[in-house]
Amino acid sequence: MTEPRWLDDKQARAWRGYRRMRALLDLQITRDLANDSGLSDADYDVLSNLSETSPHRLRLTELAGTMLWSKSRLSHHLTRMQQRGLVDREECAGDARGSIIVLTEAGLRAIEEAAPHHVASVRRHMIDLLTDDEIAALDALSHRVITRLTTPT
Amino acid sequence: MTEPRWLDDKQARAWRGYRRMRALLDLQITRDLANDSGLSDADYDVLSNLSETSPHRLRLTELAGTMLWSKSRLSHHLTRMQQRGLVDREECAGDARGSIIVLTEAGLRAIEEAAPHHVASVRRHMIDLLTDDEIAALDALSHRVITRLTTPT
DNA sequence: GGGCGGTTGGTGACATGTCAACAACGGGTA
DNA sequence: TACCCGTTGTTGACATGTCACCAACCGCCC
Repeated sequence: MTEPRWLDDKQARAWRGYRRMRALLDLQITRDLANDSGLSDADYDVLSNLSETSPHRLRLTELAGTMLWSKSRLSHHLTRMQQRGLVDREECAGDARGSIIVLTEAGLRAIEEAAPHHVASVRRHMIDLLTDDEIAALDALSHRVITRLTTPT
Repeated sequence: MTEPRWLDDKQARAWRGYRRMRALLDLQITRDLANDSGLSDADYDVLSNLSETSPHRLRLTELAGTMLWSKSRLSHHLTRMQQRGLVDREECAGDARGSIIVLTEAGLRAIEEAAPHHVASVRRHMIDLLTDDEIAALDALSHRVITRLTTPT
């Protein structure tokens, strides 16, 4: 390997800042979510994704793809959420392998009660601290990074 | 609770973008790190923090504080890293409870070999995709969020 | 129809993180 | 000195995530 191009001061500060913000924000939002609603980040993500679909149901593979989770991880987690009554599994008409994940009544109530607290938490710890320009910059840069990471070379 | 202040379109886009970038970036950088150096994120963080101290050693509590890890988590992880010869534990002169974490020769070699690849990975997937203004914005906003989260009300 | 490669979701073994409890110790105080 | 209270690091039980593997299934081709 040739001489590595180390980060300059500004880049290093930004990268470390990003990493630290990421860690602290995660801890705080996870804590808020647990206190306010008794849900984990993972629970919230699953419920949120399900509640945003038309008939509140999704194929496991599709849900896993959207969430960037492995099918294995999702299957394990769903088993636990199913035991708590937040989701259910249905057979898939037309594909006997398939499993359709359904948001239950209790699951819907859970996400609807959690959402306002969660938004408040996100605002308090992040969004409301940013200027309009910063929101725009964050949006632009994050989508550029996403595009790069999801576009085959 | 009064009517929640939902995020507007721009805010929601930025928030979702941030979350997705965070997830994708994590996956990719973890993958690169494993492929290039056989280290996990956690390994790299521990080694990195240790290598940046003067005599390559830190009290467990101090290291845990810096990394925002629980002492328990760190202790468990150090046990595993110690078995791989990357770190070692020394008794603390002056405080018989204390445990001092030391970077071993092998640990130092590991981080020195990993660092160039890691920087390249960080550049490729994030830093080099950003304009100077975006770097500055990311730095500013992240440190504002950090300050808010680390300043007692 | 029968076979074949790829897909789907689940499972068990294992790696990792969380949480509560604990023994051992430090440092102030009377 | 003896006590008390907080700190330190470890541990075990448990929750969660990863990985390799598998049976069942799909769609396609012959």
